[in-house]
Order: sequence, then C-alpha cells, then structure tokens
Amino acid sequence: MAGLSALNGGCVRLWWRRLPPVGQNRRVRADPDDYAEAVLDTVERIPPGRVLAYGDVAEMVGSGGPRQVGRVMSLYGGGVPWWRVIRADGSPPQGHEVSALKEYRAEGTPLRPDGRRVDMRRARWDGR
DNA sequence: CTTGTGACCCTAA
DNA sequence: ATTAGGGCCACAA
Repeated sequence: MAGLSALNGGCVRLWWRRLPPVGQNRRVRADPDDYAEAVLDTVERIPPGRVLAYGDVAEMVGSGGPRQVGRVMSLYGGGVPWWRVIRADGSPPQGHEVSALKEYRAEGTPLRPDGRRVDMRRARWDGR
C-alpha cells in the first residue's frame, strides 16, 4: 500500500530483531511498511465471527510481538476488520470496546456469559 | 545513551 | 473472577 510508505517515509533500516530460541535463525524484518502490510493482510483473512489475539497475529506473520501488532492496528487498523484482533483474554481492543461489541453482535461472534468478552475457545481462528 | 509509553501477555496470588 | 508485577519490543524525546 502506497499510503504506508508515505506515512513512514519508506525507511529501510532494521527496526526490530528478536533473539531466537537456541538453534533457530534470528528473524529480522527490514521494512516497517512490509511488516504493517503483513499484519493487515493477516487481519483481512480472519473470517467473520472469528477472532485472533494480537499475539496470534504476530505468530502467523512470523515476526514481531503482540505490542508491535497493536501498534500497527492503532496506526493503520482503520481499513480492516480491526475488531477481530483482540486481547488474549477475549477483551476487545482498548479504547474501542463499545463499537467492537456491536460488531460481535452483528456477525455472531461467540461471547462469554458476561457479554463483555469474546469466548476465545470457540471464536479463535485457527488460520484455516 | 536513557527514559517513558503503548489497541499486549503470562504467571502468581 | 480480578489484580499486580514483570517481561516484552519499537519508537520518540
């Protein structure tokens, strides 16, 4: 997406690196825009009525962590089904609880008895 | 360089 | 069921 490049000035430096478990290659991502793209692409594939935790998205993307995903969603999440990316405990994105709950009701996302959080056991998307 | 700040996560109590 | 504390990593000041 051209918009992301414009927003970030297309910087190409290494911006993130994870020290891998012993015996594995370290994962490095060169371009923040590429990372944001990867995150948003993943979010777009989440089926209606299902959700992914921030950490789940990070795992599927293959780099970064929950906070990095959260950052991308905060900055660029407006154009994708952002309400399908939530906390691991099932609570909607911080600061967007109300509108998120509305979406869940609309697309039939399984909620817990209290009606304030998603039932992760049923709603978590397996990626398939 | 250091510090503070997140649409986060995990464990223990 | 909740909370507290520590960990996490990128980013801006």
